[in-house]
Amino acid sequence: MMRRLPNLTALRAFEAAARHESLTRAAEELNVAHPALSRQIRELEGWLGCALFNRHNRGLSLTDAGRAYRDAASQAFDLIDAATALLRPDAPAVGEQRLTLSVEPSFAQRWLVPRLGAFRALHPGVTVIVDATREAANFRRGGADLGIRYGSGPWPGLEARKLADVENFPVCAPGLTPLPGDPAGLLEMDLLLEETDLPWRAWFAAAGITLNRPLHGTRFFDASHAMDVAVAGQGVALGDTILSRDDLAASRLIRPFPQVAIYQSYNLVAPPAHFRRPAVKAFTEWALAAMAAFLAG
Amino acid sequence: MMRRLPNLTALRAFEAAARHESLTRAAEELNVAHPALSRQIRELEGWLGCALFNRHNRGLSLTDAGRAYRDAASQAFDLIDAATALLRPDAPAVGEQRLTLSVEPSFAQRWLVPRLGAFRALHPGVTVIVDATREAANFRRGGADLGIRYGSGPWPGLEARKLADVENFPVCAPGLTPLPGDPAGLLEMDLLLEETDLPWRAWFAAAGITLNRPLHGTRFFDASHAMDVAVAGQGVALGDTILSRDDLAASRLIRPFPQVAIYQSYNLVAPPAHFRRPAVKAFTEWALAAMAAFLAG
DNA sequence: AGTCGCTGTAACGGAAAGTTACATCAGAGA
DNA sequence: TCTCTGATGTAACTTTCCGTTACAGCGACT
Repeated sequence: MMRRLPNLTALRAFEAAARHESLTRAAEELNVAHPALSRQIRELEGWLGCALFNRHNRGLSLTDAGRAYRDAASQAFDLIDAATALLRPDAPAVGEQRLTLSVEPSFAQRWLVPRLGAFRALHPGVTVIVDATREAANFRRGGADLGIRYGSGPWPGLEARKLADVENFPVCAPGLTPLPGDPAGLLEMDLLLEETDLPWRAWFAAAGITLNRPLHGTRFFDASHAMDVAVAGQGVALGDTILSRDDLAASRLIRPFPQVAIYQSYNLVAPPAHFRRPAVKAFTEWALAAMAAFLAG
Repeated sequence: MMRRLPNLTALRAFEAAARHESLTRAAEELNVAHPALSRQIRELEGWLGCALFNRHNRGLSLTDAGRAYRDAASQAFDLIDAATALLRPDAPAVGEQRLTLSVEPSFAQRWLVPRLGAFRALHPGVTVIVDATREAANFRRGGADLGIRYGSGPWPGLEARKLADVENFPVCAPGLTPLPGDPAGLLEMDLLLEETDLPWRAWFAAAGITLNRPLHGTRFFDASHAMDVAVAGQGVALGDTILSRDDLAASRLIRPFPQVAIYQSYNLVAPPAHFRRPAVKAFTEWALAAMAAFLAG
């Protein structure tokens, strides 16, 4: 039985593109970038010696040959799909995979980790690894799949999807004495700094205060620790809408100068290709929804 | 439409192996080496999570799951094959390809080229390029697909398929004067040498004559030229069963010492993988048949 | 007109498939 | 029983090809 079959990867690309009559949507379905499909299909047409699509500058349409070929291909793939489903009926939508997240420790501890259970329930096949070391994530093979970064970018070479806009502002325990009277008064108090004092300096700038000396205070490697210390009444930390939310709601912290804040955002960042990985796709979708729920609730 | 399809290359490997219940024969059909299939199938089984074959040390047999899967896959590929045949109905068995042959000039001129027309008629899609330079063939990409070599090997790293056994013996024009009386008499005559005198030395050794001096004579870069000169009555050349056959049959040449000959063979040689290329396969098959017909006729 | 959305092209990098060489094993046959 | 044959499995290397990014081009819709 001598068969003359086309390149089957190309055929699959064609079938998806034909079904959607769109390279972009087919690429989405197959989790690849569209030029991959563009070339596969061009080579398939070359091999067959006839055009399968009419190209319009916005979208594709099938030729008669293409329609016939798609029908056969779809049927064939349906057969394979069905037979495959019989042999591995219980395969989850996102299969056995690892998902390595590179997250700042504070965000990991205060927002992400408490909610990871929900994600894992949704996608039991995915093993989540939270890398909360402070080293910049390495997104190469063997490194992180996805990062969550605070700031406003840009992150060169990486695609960023905004997870949440946040305000950044001072927080302290309600019983802190003395309570700072105005932003300038903070300069006289114990400030709880992170690894750098840049966030605080940015906030002072927003408050209209020019600093001509380094800031004093205690430094923490983890913004979350700084806030714990603030809750304990040991000083003023820089919190944000997300990290401080529970403490503010429970009145363990207050926001002494609600009118002054700087604006940043949390972002999901990774090389563009990573966002096409099923596990990353699933996580991104879940995280955006979970964050929306969190902000709304 | 979200499908869960296996690796289609692996599926094709599996389907062929299942149809033949043999890796070896499937590899033959698909023009690949068997370990490629072995691994593809193993990975397919791993992905599916169930065995498709029972391995016996001599041959394979399908499991129940394998049988069901093969049925679906065969049907699917039949569909694709049929649809493909409709779009390119006239594709020759061996498509538009080049076939570069590295051949010794004498064999090319006296045997191969006169018969190439028959091959090209059989496989019109194949463009044959005869490289009759005397440089050793380079079988890397861009070099020769297949070589025809005289000798007895081995050719390290190359696979050899014997095209014909030949005898190697002196030939001269029937009217040559004086005709050599015995092998030793040749030493007094004009010998027509090839690039080296090694073949003649080998023949003298077979005749029981030890040479303690270099051979004298005219050297040709092409054994075929030496034989042309022999036909013209200008000396004795070393011929062989194939190269000299027509001249012997037409009595343009005679074989003065029919009892003494050395034995060599013409071989098709190439890296093993080349023999799986459709054009090489087709040529090999044709050449063996053509040679058998030549030797018989 | 300008922007947006989609497809095409090119060059590069890396994963996946194939290759060779060798090991292994069982059965056939002397 | 021992070798020989014919099959598959394993391992390391190489090459192909597939996908990626970055960018261009072209209509259609504001």
